[in-house]
Amino acid sequence: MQSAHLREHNLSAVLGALQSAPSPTSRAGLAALTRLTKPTVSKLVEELVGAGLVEEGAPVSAGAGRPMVPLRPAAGTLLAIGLEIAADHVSCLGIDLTGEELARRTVYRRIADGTAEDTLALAARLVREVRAEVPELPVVGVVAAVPGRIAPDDGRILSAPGLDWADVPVGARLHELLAPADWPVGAQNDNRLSVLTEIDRRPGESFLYVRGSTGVGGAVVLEGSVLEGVHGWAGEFGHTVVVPDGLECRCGRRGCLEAYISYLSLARQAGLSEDVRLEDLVEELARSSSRAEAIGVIGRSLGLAVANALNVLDLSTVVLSGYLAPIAEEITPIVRETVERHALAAEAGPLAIERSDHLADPALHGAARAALQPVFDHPVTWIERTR
Amino acid sequence: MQSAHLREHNLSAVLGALQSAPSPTSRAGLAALTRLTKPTVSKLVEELVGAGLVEEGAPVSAGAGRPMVPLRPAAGTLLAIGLEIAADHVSCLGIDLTGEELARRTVYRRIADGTAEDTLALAARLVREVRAEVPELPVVGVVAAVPGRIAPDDGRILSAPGLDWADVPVGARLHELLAPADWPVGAQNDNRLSVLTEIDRRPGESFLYVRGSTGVGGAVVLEGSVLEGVHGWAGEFGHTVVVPDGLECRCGRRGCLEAYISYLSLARQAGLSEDVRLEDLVEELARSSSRAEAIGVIGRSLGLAVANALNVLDLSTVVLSGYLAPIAEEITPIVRETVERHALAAEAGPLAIERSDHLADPALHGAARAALQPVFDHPVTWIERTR
DNA sequence: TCCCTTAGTAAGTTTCCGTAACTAATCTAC
DNA sequence: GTAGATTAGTTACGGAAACTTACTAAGGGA
Repeated sequence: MQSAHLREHNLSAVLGALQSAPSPTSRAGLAALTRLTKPTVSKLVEELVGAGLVEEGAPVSAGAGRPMVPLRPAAGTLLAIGLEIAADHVSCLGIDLTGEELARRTVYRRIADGTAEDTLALAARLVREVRAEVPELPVVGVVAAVPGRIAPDDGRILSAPGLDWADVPVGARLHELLAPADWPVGAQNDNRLSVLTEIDRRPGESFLYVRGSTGVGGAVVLEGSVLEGVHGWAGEFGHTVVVPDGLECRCGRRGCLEAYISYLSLARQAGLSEDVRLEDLVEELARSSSRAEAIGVIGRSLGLAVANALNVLDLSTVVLSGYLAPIAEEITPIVRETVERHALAAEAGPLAIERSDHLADPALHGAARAALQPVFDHPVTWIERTR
Repeated sequence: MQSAHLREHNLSAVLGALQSAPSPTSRAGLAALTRLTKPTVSKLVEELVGAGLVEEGAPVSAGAGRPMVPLRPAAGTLLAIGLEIAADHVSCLGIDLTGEELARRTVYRRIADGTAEDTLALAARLVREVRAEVPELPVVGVVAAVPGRIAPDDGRILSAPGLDWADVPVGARLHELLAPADWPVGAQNDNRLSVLTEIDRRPGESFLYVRGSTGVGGAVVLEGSVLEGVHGWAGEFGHTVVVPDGLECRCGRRGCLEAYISYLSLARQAGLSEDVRLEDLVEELARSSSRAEAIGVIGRSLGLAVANALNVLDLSTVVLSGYLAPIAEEITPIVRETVERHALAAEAGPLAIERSDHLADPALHGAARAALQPVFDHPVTWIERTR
């Protein structure tokens, strides 16, 4: 490491500690968290405050001693923009360093009915509108959440069946549409972005994240960071085989988890249209005579896929999200029973199957959060830019 | 990071680059690899040479310009000791910084027939004998490879069915038996150590490593480092479920991969004793009328487990090792067909199924290699010790 | 033989962090 | 109410590491 990088590294460490700390923290607290000395932290904080990335609060007394000056990421100094392109809507969200929502736009529309170009033009319009609400703030970047497989390096969508898209260079095209603005624009899988909101709530933990939406996806989180994989879709285990040569899946294979427990499959099992609202679907499943059976299928399929994933990854926590969260209480006993029957990890200690707190639009928030990440990773860039 | 750690970091980077570089490298080459400047690398190398960790060769001319001074890890300056405790033997290997073998001892014995204490006493004796062959060298440490599940923090064996051991504190007990020597002693799963020899041959790559021995184990390698998992047994997918409620496995569950393709299961399928030698087993499988069937079962079971692991981990390379290596050519077509039928990664590009070069005793070499690791991670410790 | 190229070194400078000692501000005990 | 304890934060200084610039060393090719 070059010595110039040491400063960046430590600035990033201080800012990161500040963000992931549960409550406002003093310089002294940051020194303890980062294992740097107080004078060093003071200098780093001074720089961050000067650049407007950190702000001080009014001194707070906590028992004996001089009161601490609480520090927190500064509100309203930067704009990070998240996009969500889902099957039936496009949303855009602008947040600042604190994660506070600054502006939001949503347009409901069946995306598969239009062309990708139309949708990207709409998305670009929403981005410009959000940006126009806080025109004075510098923009960190734009990240789009898309339900499909994406090449992480260039933000090109390889396939997004729910949108009927294939081979769309979302990142590059959005960048063009947003010209003359020259913001970094990226695209990532919606499940992998959703997990970011969960990570914020479980800093440093390791867990398997399972999100049910039209399909079934997820992510692997190891000590607070998302596993990438060589193509950038590690953790996407909707296509884990749970029944060799079983039901046909929309991916063309047979016996995938998704063929059994995706939202679409469930709707089909309940005899409802694919556009059914979740509440109606759950209600219908609850009313129908096949409810117990459907819940059983979900629980056992999911349990088997999760057990195998836990075995390979050696994790002991699972977080259920998306449409799986509201039905978590019903399926958890069956999932738990199946996982404990199959998973080696069950021998080593208790297995946690938890429900994601049901935050609205986790993918959208995760996208904005991802757009913010460069500030935490490379604060020097933003310190120089504010000069 | 504290500034004092910067030097350690860079020393480690230089030494690591030197080790993983394919051929002897000059100071200038190291500067390019580590992105440090030439004067900085010169100073770091001077320190490493002074401590005897690196040695210079005779200048070599390569085209125009001043000839480079080739550098390489120094031979014969340190002793790292690896142990392998297998079902039928105990081996001990001493290597130096270059990986060169300095001494070796092996004793054949059915470990399950004796007590763990007896075996550990034998292991300690072999360690002392190996050490006695090169008494002048400082010992880095001892790492034991054990076929079982191990708590990585304290080297306690939770269970090793092949040895008939359970809850044996191998690391701590070996340390006691080796007193008054106060070397760091650790223990790790044999599969996870075997993969280290494969990593040395594929620096920086990501792959799934599958090793067939009495059981079936493996490891996940991401960009050159082994995935740990929360209990330290990530990648041990012998107990991936390939047939729900299928054959009973020795772990007590049903349908595990291991129940279908482990060495023991194969011997049983061929109607042979569990002690059969691999050559005989393969020959018998080849001769028997059930050969095609057995190969088919192995290929399909392994293929399914591998496909699911690849889906979750998003890898596109599999390395077959252990007893799977010699039969790799036979099973690869079936494994490939099965994996490509089930794995999402197959869509993204070619899927590599490769055979581990059949090095003898990979676990033993891996153990010695692991014992050496602290020198590469914390060279400062060893520089100070040679003063 | 001269020039070009590449390896490696030397001297001086900058940057960053740590140490030690200090000031600041509050609480507590008498 | 005041002294002392306690914790937060700053100042001044020193040292260590790495960078920049400029150099020497040593060989190849026209």
